[in-house]
Amino acid sequence: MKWDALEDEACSMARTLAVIGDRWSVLILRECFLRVRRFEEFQSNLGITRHLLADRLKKLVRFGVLRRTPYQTNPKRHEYILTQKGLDLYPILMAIVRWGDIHMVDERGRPLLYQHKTCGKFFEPVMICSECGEPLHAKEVHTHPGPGAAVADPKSVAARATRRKVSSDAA
Amino acid sequence: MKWDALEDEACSMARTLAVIGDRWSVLILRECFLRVRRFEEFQSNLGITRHLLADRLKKLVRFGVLRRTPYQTNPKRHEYILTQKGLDLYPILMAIVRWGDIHMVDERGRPLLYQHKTCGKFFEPVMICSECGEPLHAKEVHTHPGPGAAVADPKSVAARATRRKVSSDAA
DNA sequence: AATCTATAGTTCCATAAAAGAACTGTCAAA
DNA sequence: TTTGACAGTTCTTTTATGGAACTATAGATT
Repeated sequence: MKWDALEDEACSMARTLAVIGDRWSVLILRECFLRVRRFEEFQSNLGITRHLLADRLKKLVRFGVLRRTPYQTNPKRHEYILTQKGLDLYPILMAIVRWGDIHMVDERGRPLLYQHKTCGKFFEPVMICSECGEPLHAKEVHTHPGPGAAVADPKSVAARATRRKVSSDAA
Repeated sequence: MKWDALEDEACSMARTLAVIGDRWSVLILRECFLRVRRFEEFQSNLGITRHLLADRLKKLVRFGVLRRTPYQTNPKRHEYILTQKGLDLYPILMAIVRWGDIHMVDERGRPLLYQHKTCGKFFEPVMICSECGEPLHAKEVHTHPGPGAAVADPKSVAARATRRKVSSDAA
């Protein structure tokens, strides 16, 4: 597959993966949320090759997830800062962390704990239904084609999801 | 980086990425949630090369996300089914879809809409704080090292998160 | 009996992407 | 004048992926 093609699929998952679907991008974003902003710091924290880092940063800027801003002239230096679009990736990263906290911890326990500033408590990130507030489970969701669905193509996700009721009784 | 090393990092995100951090795995899992279970169907839906598909399925089975179960003998045939560990990836996929629905839709609108069986309504997946129920935002979270933190290593995520209060004022 | 089809892979080779190291250019500070 | 920080780029080697063809098993078809 040419990975650029993902952008054009009628599937929000595929389109998102076009942005963050490679091994390094999510780790780079983790660093961004840790307030890392500069090339050298990304590089030394992650051990990514400089070539790839330059490439991925360009991609994230191109997609509007990061913004490249000068922080000094003479010589010109830029830093990479999360845009609102980038900040909105937070639930994805937290969902990834949460799964790791549950399924990939070793005997020593969780590497990090999270405290909610607004309520002061240590919490778990939970994904809920916006309408009834109940936690979401794969088997409790029906899927329907939306206005942007490519139902004409029987292989499109929308067409298949419709036929089979996405994840309604997976596994 | 040797990607196997991700498993051993004291970071739940890195550990999760060891499982689903490559381009194909998430798409394969999407298919699983669409009730795809067989090699040929994965292959023809995704256009992944057979070699890589075999490889990725093996990896997902090894990590306990999928289970390889015989559905006939003579000749032996197996299908790949989500385990509970695999079903628990649902919030990650929904978070990815949600971001794409907000930031990557074209003029035609969303490809898919989601209906919650238990309450009957079309919904958005929202990530909230388990303690106060409020939607989570990157800037409202403090991070603390947990029991499994590798604070001794100043480059570890835990050590850096502690110093800089993860994402507390990102961007 | 011979052929076709479905299924789940494996093998082989060409190409693309990533790793690893060294190099460039600009400027400030020692 | 030399060193060091910074943000890359260039180069070569290694690894991963794409694409196509091949294998194996067995039931169904001619």
